[in-house]
Amino acid sequence: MRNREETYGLIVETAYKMFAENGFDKTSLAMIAKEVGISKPAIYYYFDSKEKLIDFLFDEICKEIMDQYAFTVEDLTVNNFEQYLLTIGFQMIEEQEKDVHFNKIFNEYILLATRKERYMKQLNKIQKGYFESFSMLMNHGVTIGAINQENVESKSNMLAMVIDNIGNFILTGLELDYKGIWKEAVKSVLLSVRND
Amino acid sequence: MRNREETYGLIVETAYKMFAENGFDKTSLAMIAKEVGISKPAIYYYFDSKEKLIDFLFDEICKEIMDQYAFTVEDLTVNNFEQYLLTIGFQMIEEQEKDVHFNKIFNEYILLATRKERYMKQLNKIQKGYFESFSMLMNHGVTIGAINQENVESKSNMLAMVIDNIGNFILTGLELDYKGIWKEAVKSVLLSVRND
DNA sequence: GTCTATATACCGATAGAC
DNA sequence: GTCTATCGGTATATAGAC
Repeated sequence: MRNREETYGLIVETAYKMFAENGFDKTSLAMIAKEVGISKPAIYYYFDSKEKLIDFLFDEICKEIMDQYAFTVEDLTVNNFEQYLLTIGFQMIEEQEKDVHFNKIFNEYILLATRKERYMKQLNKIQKGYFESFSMLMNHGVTIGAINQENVESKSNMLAMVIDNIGNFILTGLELDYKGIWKEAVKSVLLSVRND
Repeated sequence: MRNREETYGLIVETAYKMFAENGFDKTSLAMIAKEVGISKPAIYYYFDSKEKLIDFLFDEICKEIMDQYAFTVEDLTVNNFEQYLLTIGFQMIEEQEKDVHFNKIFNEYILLATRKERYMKQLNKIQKGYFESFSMLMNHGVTIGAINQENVESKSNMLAMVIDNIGNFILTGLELDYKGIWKEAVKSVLLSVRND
């Protein structure tokens, strides 16, 4: 027998995995209940509806993401700035290669967001935070003289888009030299010299 | 009254729109039939099953995509190479801003592909073609002296990833200076000079 | 808390008349 | 070609016993 917290946690964990694997619509509460080892109505003791369960997981995932991109700007100098950019990119790539579930379910939520305003608002907040984190990092790079200050915002956005999209292609199993791409993106930005 | 071709075309067109708007699972054949102005069984005269209809639309979309990135390499010189890169990027951005349906349904198919091998194979073929098109273009840029030949492949992949991901962010309604980002990406790649 | 049993609704798909 | 009627299956959700 399990206690309340254990069952609750197991439902959440199992729902997360199964939603990621099969999608929301193709995962019924009966399937989740069977996997957890309880009956379908037992889920309703913990969650008012399937939608509420999906909502809850969305909020959990959002929190997790926002915790993730808290870059440390201190201790960065012109000497270690490039290496730091490379390292955080490599870390993101490795995490995405390890945890396929995360990317899959997050893409499900992106599509859901296009049809549900509450999700879209939250998603946009995350996206803005993501771009702003990169922006802060790059502006710090300007301050310490690691990057040319011209079009910092666009450079920053470009880097953010590259690393974000690597996750999408990993999802489709396409095997590219992602670390090489990231390396090139970082170097292109750091060393770019404008002549116009 | 409509003839066979007209009804067929209307089913395809309506299914495309409704699948993009609501997703495959949340769009029933009854909904499509009602929108077209026929009964549900009438759809079965044209398509054996809902799955076959979804399959058909996937193939149509794949064809459309593959037609799209047939870059013309001829007539490119060191003087107009950068402008050409900018132009094709701007065109892609404008198309994605115009046709939201396309991006939405394509993302649905990407998720479907992670669960259906036939889709994934086709998707990977498209992705490879996409990256190869960029690669051809960039290698031509090297030949005419518009780009440094170092890490051309990674530079090419980077550009492809930037322009591809712009579509994803447009889908979420996030308003960024996408053309500025693309401009910066192109210039970074063209003017990058390595010092190691 | 968890169960069995069930209400209600909708789905994809088919039969068969016209 | 298109219809009405319907089948079989499954979904979410609830009632009520333990």
